[in-house]
Amino acid sequence: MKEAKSPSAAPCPEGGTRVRDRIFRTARELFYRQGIRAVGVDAIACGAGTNKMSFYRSFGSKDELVAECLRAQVSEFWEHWDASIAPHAGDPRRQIETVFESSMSKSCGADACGCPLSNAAVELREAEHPGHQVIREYKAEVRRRLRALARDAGASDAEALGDALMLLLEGSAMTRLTFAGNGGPIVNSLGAVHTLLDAYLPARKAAAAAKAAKPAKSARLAKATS
Amino acid sequence: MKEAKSPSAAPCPEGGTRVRDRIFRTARELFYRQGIRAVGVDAIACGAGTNKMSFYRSFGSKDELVAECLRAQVSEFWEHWDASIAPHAGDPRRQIETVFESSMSKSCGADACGCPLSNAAVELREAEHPGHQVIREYKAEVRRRLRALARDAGASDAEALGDALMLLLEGSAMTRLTFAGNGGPIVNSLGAVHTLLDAYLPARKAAAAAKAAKPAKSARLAKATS
DNA sequence: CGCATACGTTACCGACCGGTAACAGCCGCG
DNA sequence: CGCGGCTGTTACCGGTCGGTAACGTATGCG
Repeated sequence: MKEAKSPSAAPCPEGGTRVRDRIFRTARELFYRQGIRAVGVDAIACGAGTNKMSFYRSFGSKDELVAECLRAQVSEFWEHWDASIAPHAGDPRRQIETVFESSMSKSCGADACGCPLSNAAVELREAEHPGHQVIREYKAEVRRRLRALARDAGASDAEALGDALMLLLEGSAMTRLTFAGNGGPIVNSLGAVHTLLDAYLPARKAAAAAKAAKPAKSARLAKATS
Repeated sequence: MKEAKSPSAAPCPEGGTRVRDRIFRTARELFYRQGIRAVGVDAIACGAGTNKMSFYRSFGSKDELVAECLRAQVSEFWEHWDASIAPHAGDPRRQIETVFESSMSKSCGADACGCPLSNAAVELREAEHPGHQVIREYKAEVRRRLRALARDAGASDAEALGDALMLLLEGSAMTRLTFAGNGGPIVNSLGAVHTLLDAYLPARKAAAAAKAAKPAKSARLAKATS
């Protein structure tokens, strides 16, 4: 609830030897790895090297902690999003590819467990949960940004392309939970993105002037897995 | 565990006034609507009009019930899958479209909550859960069948097309949970399927377009490739 | 020094969890 | 009739859940 402000105005550095920060990091990790409902506050406090009482001195309730973890995840994602598209300003197609690779590397990496926001959407079905709105707003913004990128890239149907990209993104994160390692359908998700881009975007790219479907996979995949 | 066979050889009709069947139906509904971990055996028994003791007379444990619900869901899905592609034998492209529409209508309909198997994959993270293997096998089979259909349709890269279709399918089910009603990205998922099919399949769409009055969206590729 | 912040510790609460024991009634069927 | 399945009912178990009270202590700072 209340923000614990140090009286000496210590600006709360990122390292965070403070109990609250340790609890926060531990909670995010446990929620992500084992699921939100599967982790109790006792396990969080114990994992953070403290006890339940210190937990409730820093957070009003478990639901509030969950919502705050989700908000932190959203901020982190947007940071990575902005950082990934910044070097390719003026090249929307490259931005789409980059943002897709960036998102995939976060949610579909070797030790990843999918998208923490999507997973939370499955676990938190009650509409009144404080984390529910965080998830909805985040997903709506993802959709909005993908559509905007598709429009900037000159897509023949920006809404359709943006939505298709979002479906691929969500599907990649989801299949990551079921298929072990990197052997699942995500090995072909970047190829699908390129195919969609080739289909919806004007063929202004001289390098990709070849046929849309066939040769795209092997070349792009080699680049992606490197 | 053991199949309760009526001594009078009543063949256990589908209606199921039996307690076990009522519990089973109630459990599937509650698990799907509210999530597996969010529903206790008390709520299931009470929702089925009975009590917890009768629950444990029919099912060994909650985890076993969960696994059995997932198995029933898998069987039901394959039934619909087979029934949906049967009328279009010999037209693999139409089969892909139909199976996609069928799956979407089950998991992304007005009152749907996504794919129950995918949702269970998020909720049941422990690998030793009896339902875990059911989910993995089902998803692996979905992938295998989609790739087979892509190969039958003569895709230039059957694995890539099949995987891309699967990602769209999973993404559609997942976004259904976050975006209310039919306003989410799933409105464009069928369009994405058609775009992918047009990109990966040989251009034999003249005959299909003439016969199928269904999609008005497959004309988009003409604009994209021109 | 005294005071406040931050944290650890122990014990506790009511509620619910999954799961069980014991008993009583109903009903079909020999 | 009596027997055996199926069901309803009540009570109970140990454990865990989210959450709280009370007390002790270390540190920092005026």
